[in-house]
Amino acid sequence: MARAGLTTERLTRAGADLADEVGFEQVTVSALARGFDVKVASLYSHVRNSHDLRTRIALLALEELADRAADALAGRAGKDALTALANVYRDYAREHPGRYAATQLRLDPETAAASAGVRHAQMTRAILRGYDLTEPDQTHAVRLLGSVFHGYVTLELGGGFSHSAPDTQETWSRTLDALDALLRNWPAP
Amino acid sequence: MARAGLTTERLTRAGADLADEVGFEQVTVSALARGFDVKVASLYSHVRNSHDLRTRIALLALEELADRAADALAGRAGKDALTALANVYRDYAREHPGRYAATQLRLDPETAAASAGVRHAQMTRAILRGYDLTEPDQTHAVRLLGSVFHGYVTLELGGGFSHSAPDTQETWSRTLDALDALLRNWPAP
DNA sequence: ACTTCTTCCTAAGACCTTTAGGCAAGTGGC
DNA sequence: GCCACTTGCCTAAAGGTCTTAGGAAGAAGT
Repeated sequence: MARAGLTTERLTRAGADLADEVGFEQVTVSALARGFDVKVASLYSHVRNSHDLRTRIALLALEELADRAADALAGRAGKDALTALANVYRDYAREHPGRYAATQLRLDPETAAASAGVRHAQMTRAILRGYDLTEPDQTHAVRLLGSVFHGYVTLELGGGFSHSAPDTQETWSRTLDALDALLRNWPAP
Repeated sequence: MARAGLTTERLTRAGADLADEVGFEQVTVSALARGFDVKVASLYSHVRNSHDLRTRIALLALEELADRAADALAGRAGKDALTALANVYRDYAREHPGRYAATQLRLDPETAAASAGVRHAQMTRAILRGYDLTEPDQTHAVRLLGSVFHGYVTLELGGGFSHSAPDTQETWSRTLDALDALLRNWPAP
């Protein structure tokens, strides 16, 4: 019988694609096996279990997203950098909703610490170098930016902003204006 | 055989409690049946299917959350109101993580329109009456506030802010300071 | 008491997850 | 080229969840 050429890598990538097609929640070992035209049990040599598969997809997505962010940030500073990073998140979520959903998977601490998640935090902090913030306000601002990016993207993707004018693109750019203004005039405690 | 006294109401409430205990994703018709010491099929007279159950839990949570918000908002305005509403979300998420997760369930448009979700939007908009914003900026601000509240609460609950100083309570109050400052000095386009 | 409705049950099919053990396709030594 | 060995995919099977169909017993109205 011809071999399908399964690999942890290929399974992870296919799982990510599947997530984008049918939603991250719908990614199942069975569906993945069907996609490779292979019996379900065969996947268990390459992936420990269902949770392992999901975790790998999440790590892949975090990595891809961090790569895009690093690319977008190169050579930019200030509001330019802020906008670029924000757009990376939003665009990635729109292009790859399943992958983006995967990035929200709760990882156990060690896995999270070894993931590209730390690069994301570093890049957000890097943006703040263009503004005049010192600790601990810088950390507060990092968390605020993370909240806005994540919250906005999630709500928009979940349809929370649909069915109402004005359109979301307008809100997005005005939100970035507002964040820029806020960072330039960060209030004293 | 003695009757268990099942009701759509009781199932929904028990489902919400179960969600808080084991996580919304883990809420299953089977687990719910076990809790009532009843066979699984018995639930299907009271709940259409698994998705129906989840939707009901989501609607319950949205309702509870809106009630708390309305309570907290009574008699408050300006930053006082902003803080009160924000704390309602954060506290609810911390007390009832499963219920809060349920509020993120994607509802189909008609269900969403009939849900307490609209009250949430109205209350956020009400807060903005204490600030000097006109349309379309008011809508942009409503969306921004929604993004921050949702994003912050989600990240904090998911452990995104753990393992780093300063503590999240400090960030939370500084975030509210920042939002208040932003709304008072909303940038022109 | 008799009928009727409701509530919960048994039975059964379909799908997903996971483990255990087997055969055959590649891989390396000789 | 042939052997042993490793690896990749398989069959088999057990357990869990979802869902529907149809039956029996408790509750309620006449």
